[in-house]
Amino acid sequence: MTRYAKQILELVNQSKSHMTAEQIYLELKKTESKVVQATVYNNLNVLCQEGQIWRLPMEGSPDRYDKIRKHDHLVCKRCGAISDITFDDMTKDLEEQLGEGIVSYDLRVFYLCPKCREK
Amino acid sequence: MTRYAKQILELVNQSKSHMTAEQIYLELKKTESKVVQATVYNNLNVLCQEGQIWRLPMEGSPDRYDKIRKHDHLVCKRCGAISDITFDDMTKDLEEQLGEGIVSYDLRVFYLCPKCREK
DNA sequence: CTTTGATTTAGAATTATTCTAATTATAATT
DNA sequence: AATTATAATTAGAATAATTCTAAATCAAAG
Repeated sequence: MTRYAKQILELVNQSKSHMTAEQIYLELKKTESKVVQATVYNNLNVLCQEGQIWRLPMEGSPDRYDKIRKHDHLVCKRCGAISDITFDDMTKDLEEQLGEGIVSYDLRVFYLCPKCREK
Repeated sequence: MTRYAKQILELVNQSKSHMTAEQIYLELKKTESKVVQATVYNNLNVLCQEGQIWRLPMEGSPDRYDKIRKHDHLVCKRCGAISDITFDDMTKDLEEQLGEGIVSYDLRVFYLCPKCREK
């Protein structure tokens, strides 16, 4: 586990927003002024492959990264704001229908956030 | 509803693969030789906004488009292959926790497809 | 130390997608 | 039908996110 990987993992784990690669890069740069975007992308990819963090591909905006899941996401269909929410874990139900071998799942619930609902 | 929009909607509705914009463009081009990618992107965006089709942002590959949902997706974590699967509809459960205002949801279950499991 | 292999860097390259402006088609109005 | 207005399409440039390549640096093992 390399120096940068460690810090990137920390950043993702600590943040409660859902950071983009760019945001992570900017944040990391505050302490590691020499770091470069490619390094952040490389490390994020490695961390995702290893299952240490979770990637959220988004509609029309850069991917976001999230701590390892035990929660779901509420996404505003209008402005794209994301918040965490926890529904009952579905792993068992899913396995009943599929047999073993489920790795994980991604549940996003789309709604209109309060701000957007006003309009 | 314009000429191209109609055909694009048809293509998405008929296909059981989950087509990318590029694939839709190539398919449409067979009958409409003058059509251009921007038109396909424009129309896909409009159709998505109107809720006539569904966009699936993917990890590291172009977005895919799908007929209006009444099904979920099974995604191979290794090769990315997508297949349809139907779990019980969760809308009611979700609304209980959230109140009204849910627009829709996107459930993807990650697993290792049979081919990838062999390795 | 020296060698070997992995990590990082810099910057070019690629890919998907959007934008801009000009053109064409469609619909609405005289 | 002719004219105007509105929307859709085209071509191609532009953008933005991400990946690639090659060289440079670092870290670990002998």
